[in-house]
Amino acid sequence: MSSQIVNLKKVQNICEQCGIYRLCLPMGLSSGDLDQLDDIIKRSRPLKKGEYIFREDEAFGAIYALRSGSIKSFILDERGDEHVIGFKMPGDLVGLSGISGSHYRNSAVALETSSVCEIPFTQLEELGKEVQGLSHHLIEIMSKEIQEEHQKVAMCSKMPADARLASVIQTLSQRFKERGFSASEFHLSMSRNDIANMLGLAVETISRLFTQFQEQGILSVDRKHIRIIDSQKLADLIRMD
Amino acid sequence: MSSQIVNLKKVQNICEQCGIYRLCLPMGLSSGDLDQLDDIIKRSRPLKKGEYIFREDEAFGAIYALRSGSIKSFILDERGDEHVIGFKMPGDLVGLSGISGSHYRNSAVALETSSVCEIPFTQLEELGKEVQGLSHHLIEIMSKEIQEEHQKVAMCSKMPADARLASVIQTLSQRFKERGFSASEFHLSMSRNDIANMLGLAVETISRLFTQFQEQGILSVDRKHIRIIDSQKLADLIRMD
DNA sequence: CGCCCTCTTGAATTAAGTCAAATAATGTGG
DNA sequence: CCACATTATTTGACTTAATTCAAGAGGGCG
Repeated sequence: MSSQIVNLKKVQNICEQCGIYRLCLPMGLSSGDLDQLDDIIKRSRPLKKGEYIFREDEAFGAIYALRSGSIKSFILDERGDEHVIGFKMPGDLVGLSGISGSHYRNSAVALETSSVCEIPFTQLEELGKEVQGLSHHLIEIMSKEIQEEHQKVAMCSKMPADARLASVIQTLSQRFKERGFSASEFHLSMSRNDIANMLGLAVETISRLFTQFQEQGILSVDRKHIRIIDSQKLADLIRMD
Repeated sequence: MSSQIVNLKKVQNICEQCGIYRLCLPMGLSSGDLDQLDDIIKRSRPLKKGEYIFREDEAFGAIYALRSGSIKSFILDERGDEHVIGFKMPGDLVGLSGISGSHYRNSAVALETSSVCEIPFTQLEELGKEVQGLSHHLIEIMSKEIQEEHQKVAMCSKMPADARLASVIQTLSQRFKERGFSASEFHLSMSRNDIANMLGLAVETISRLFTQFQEQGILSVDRKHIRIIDSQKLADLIRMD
């Protein structure tokens, strides 16, 4: 049956089926090149909330593309305390910091039911020699990550608490939008604690700020459901003293 | 004369002459491959203190390897305020965040008389297709930078002021050591202001901490000359509450 | 249904910032 | 090379943003 052939073709090009492949590593590859990339990518069963994609100090073998759900990335200090680096959304790659050295330099855990594509790194590099633009694209993604981390360093250390939280909300909003979701209304998959930790603030401060933002008519907050009421005020918070 | 031929060969392999090429992009390349890399690298006249290597939003064209001196990397916010990202030492690459997008995403300015190698990026990528390992090495360097930025984010947001400064001093010490300089005694090329800015602290706090570290017998501080008296205490500061 | 964990809220405390001012370096033009 | 202007650093006194401690409320999961 011709429908079978079509399906077979479809199965080969899972990336093209994937709603967010334009944000992901396959971006910019031709259909033929996608086939080759498809071949080396392993799709795993969905991860449940709390399951690890990889742990710090584990042997590095692959980078992972998040297909659905969300991931928390963090490192541990000498005392075993968690330091949240950031939250990943579909299309994002995790594990990039493990390429240098032979071990992952952070842990990645699912914040909700999530699925990832495993991209064995050695094979990816091999493929990079053949497929025009693949290495370049990986380098671009890494460049962007460096840039985003720079922003984070600058933001995190010098802004007051309210501006930091506003910035997190705004960034999440933008990222949801890029992925075709509502920019004004979304669900936080991470806990207040995770947000506080990432921003270097106390949980209580985050809690108070959510209340305050609500009183000021900036947000509507119901548990983990956020609605941005006044995005201008939100933006102003980030820019002002 | 044979000495002329030898000199000619030497001129071609400036990288091999460079004291820090093992920390830099050429690391791991064969002598022949180095020749090719040498060919595309432009060495410019030394930069004076305060001169820019590149500015934020300028068109991106090349990454730069610092050969001597030191560089401050920073971004500007909407109000035009500077946010120091970090300080670069010989062998470090700058401009990597400009690869994504076609503009530099930060500025880089010489903190003292410095010299850099300009590595046109398009040519570097071309060469990467021929020279085995070059792309991989660039990716490794970027991976390491991502990892270091993660450390910085974790550090910067959650440690008390004294631990942050201790961490900066310790990191500088390590980096001097890697470059063959004394780990225990060195010169700060950056101002107190730059350090404060990078750490998200007030200049006054940095000043007070230097005084305090001296009183506690951890450091000897004379203007910009630092001597680490008790590296154990310094390390303890970073790990303790 | 009830326990546990997350979140919220209030009150007291503190680390770090701001403001102010003196002192020390650095640079500039004559 | 000196005198003056400018900028960087230090120090003290006071203020404040955010933390810590304590306690209660709410939700979700077994």
